[in-house]
Amino acid sequence: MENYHMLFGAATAATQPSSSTSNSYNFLAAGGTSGLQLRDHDRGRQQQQQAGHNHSGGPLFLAAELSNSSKDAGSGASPPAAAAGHGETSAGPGAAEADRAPAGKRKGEKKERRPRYAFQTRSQVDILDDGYRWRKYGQKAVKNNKFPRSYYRCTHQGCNVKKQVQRLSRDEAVVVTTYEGTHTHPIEKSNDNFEHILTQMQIYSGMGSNFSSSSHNMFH
DNA sequence: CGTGTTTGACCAGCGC
DNA sequence: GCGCTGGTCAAACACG
Repeated sequence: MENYHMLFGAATAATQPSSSTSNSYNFLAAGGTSGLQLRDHDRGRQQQQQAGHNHSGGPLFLAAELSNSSKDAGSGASPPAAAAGHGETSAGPGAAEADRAPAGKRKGEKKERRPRYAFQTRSQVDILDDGYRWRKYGQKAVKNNKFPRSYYRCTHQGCNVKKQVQRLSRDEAVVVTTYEGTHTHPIEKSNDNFEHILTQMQIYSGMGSNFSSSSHNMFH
């Protein structure tokens, strides 16, 4: 279960990128940590200049693996225990009400951080149709960003993959999507465009922590 | 009626 | 220790 190397485990590599005509995606590999800033650093301009090329064709994708450095993950990551606990239906007979905290938060679990992957898309819509079903469970206004961050969870039973969607205040055409966890079920509906992306994403995530070197392979 | 969204409150981690 | 911020819960609500 700790196999979080691949973001979209169920992304069947059936689609051959070669035949796909939707080559309007640009993949950029951001080196590890805060290259892709989800916080309040202004260094994101560098990437936004790339985005500023504004090829009117398609969305621009910028993939990054968020490193779990203690600081960032500490404030950014949530206690996985809560997610895991609620991943299953709460109707379980063993769900003792005495066990749950009044506020529903569970503590005492060790903090185990899952790798998270983020990529930027230049798109009009916030939600990319990646083939999975997501249920929104929260929305929060974050600092230094006039757009709220939305929290989604995969609705598939037992699949506790989460994603965050946030639009950049600096460039409101850019949407940052952060995935956390791995789907434990096949994709629900095919999406050729996105499967193309997923294929690339697997290449990224499969490399572990540094995937900036093979980015030359991406652009075709 | 089932499913998904909205929204205010709560909680934990971190910095000061 | 306190306040801030991000992440999550869950009841109410909306929609097909």
